Amino acid sequence: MSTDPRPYPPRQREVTQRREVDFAAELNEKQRAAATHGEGPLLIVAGAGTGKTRTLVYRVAHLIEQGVPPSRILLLTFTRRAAQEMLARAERLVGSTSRSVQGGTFHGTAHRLLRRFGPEAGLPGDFTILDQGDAEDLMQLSRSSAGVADKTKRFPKKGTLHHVYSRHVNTEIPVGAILRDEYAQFIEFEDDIAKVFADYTARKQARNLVDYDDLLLYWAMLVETDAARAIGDRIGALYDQILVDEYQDTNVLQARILKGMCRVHRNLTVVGDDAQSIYAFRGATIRNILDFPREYHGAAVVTLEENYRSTQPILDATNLLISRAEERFTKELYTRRTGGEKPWLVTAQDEPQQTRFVVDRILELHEEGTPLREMAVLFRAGYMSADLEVELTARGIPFEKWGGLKFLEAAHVKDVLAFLRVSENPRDEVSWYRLLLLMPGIGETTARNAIDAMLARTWAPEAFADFTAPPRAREAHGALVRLLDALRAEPASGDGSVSRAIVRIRALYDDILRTRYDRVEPRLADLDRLQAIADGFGARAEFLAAISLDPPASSSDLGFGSDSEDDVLVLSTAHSAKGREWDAVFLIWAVDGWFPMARSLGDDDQIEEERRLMYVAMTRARDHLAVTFPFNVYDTRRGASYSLSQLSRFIDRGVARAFQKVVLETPSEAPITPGETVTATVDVRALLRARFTPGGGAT
DNA sequence: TTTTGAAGTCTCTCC
DNA sequence: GACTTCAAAA
Repeated sequence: MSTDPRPYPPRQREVTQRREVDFAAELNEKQRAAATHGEGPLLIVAGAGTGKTRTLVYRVAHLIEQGVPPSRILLLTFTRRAAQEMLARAERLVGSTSRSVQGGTFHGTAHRLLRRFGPEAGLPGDFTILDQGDAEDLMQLSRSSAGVADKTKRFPKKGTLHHVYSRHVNTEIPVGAILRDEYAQFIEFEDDIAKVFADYTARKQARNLVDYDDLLLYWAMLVETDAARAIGDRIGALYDQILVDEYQDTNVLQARILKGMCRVHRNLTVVGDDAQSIYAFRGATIRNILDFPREYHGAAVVTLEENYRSTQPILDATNLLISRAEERFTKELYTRRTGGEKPWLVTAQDEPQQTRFVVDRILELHEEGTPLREMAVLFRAGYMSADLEVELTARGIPFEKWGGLKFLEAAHVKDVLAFLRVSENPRDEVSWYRLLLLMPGIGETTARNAIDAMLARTWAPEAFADFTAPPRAREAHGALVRLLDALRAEPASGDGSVSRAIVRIRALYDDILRTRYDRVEPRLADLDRLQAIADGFGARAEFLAAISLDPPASSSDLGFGSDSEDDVLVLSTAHSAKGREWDAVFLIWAVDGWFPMARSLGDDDQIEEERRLMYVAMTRARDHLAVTFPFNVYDTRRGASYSLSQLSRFIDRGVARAFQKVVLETPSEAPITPGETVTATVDVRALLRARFTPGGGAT
């Protein structure tokens, strides 16, 4: 794929030859029907592990064989990594010609199209992309300038405002209705909130800023409004075939985009599984996939039900789990992989014991020949793996973590990026504000004044240098002017230019970091990593866009330390595990209130989404699945005490019957005191053999 | 006006 | 535990 600086798996440089693809021999009947479908809309309903990716890959191969130029095929996936993998597999089928297939996420594709067609539609081509944190910061500016935040009453915070705004854009639900549903306490502020949103929108336009939602919104407008019809037709004419993966996780805006993209032809293939819809919190709606046959008349529908991934006992458990779901397409997955043992349901006494069990069992499987990279530990939220990470580090087991907080979201990394961003877009108010506040002697007022002064001069490059800073800010102002001048003198593209710019920034910034933050060393290391990433990019604008649209999800994505050949264990949130599979999967913290999370308990739809999420997590397993839950939870939030926990409500008596019970009865050693390194290793393996109760009944 | 420290709040999932 | 808000000191 042409857009990617760091492919996964490693790019094959040599030109590969096409071979004759034998669709009949390599696919089952349903898969073949889907892969070789002719013209017109196609819906593939594909249960977990039914060869969805395989089918899509073969469909791409088929289209190319049929003479569709690869560059006129658009493959939209949920992550860039997914697109890369599929295209790498397609290449093995039809040769290197498939490299020119266009692939990526909706947002990434929107970005590409907007850079190219935006200027004709009134959007300057050099816009800056706001990530979620930036968007919230800008919302904060709108919030304070609109003068609506009454001191006496609680007005929604920037994060809440942004959530409501984003939800409105992605779902097209009126703001008032969103407030009623989710934030009844803020209904009285509806008018003021509308004012803030108006300011936010105007501010983005005036500052040449584009948030994630705008990427989709502008794309939709380009392909469907009358004024842009000429451009819309040209964009639509770019592709002959459009394929969309994970369709159950698209929202109405994305459905509109696809509709517009298919104006000239109706060659749209969508693949999804309603049972795996887990992004409603982001505006995704299951209606897209359910209504597809009505929306696209004459659409062919193919359902894939034969599971090739998991053993029958694992499938029995997951089928039971999802059978409790409220609303779903009924499909019963089956497999010919009849062997294998029942999945384990492991009760640990407390978190340390859960951790030790997982690590010991992983080592045991490893000794038996399962590579670390064929195993994964999954959990509901990023922070839940903290204890496990400490233990893995102490035992010298290599791992990489997917999902959760990414280092690009860390304050100090965003600080450095702010300098680059004002160099790229002098109107980037969010970044100006951020970096001005960093400087000693400059606070909110001075920052505001400086920005207003630049605004009055229509953001002329010298405007900041001409700004008269108050005495206590003179020194900081002077240093900043010199740095920005130096950055401006540096070319914005060319080998190593971005990295050199970061070196300059750090000459000023590292000292600021040392005084402002604690735990300085790991933060400086993060900046080294940032520099290493920047080395892979030739142009500043390209670098800034790439890290907003496709932030590295793991240390291996950063291109150092480990490469993809390394044998490393994967720790992942359930969300980030979507679309992946492993020989052995451990799902930890199956505690009610943790999975499902307590927050979702008040809302039936949210509970259902949590259930599907657990389904996604468990269906990642091929041969071994262990679900663990600690019985006593040490709660630091409320008075630091132990409290009893309950098994996740999703594993009711019936579901539990599909598991074999393992109860770890030996209490863990004395509670771990802060600062103490965890090195203790209990022989859980011996314990397991002793305690093991095959085929046990309900809890 | 800025900085700093303390009390208070909210705790997620991701492009 | 990290971030926001608020109050007091510099």
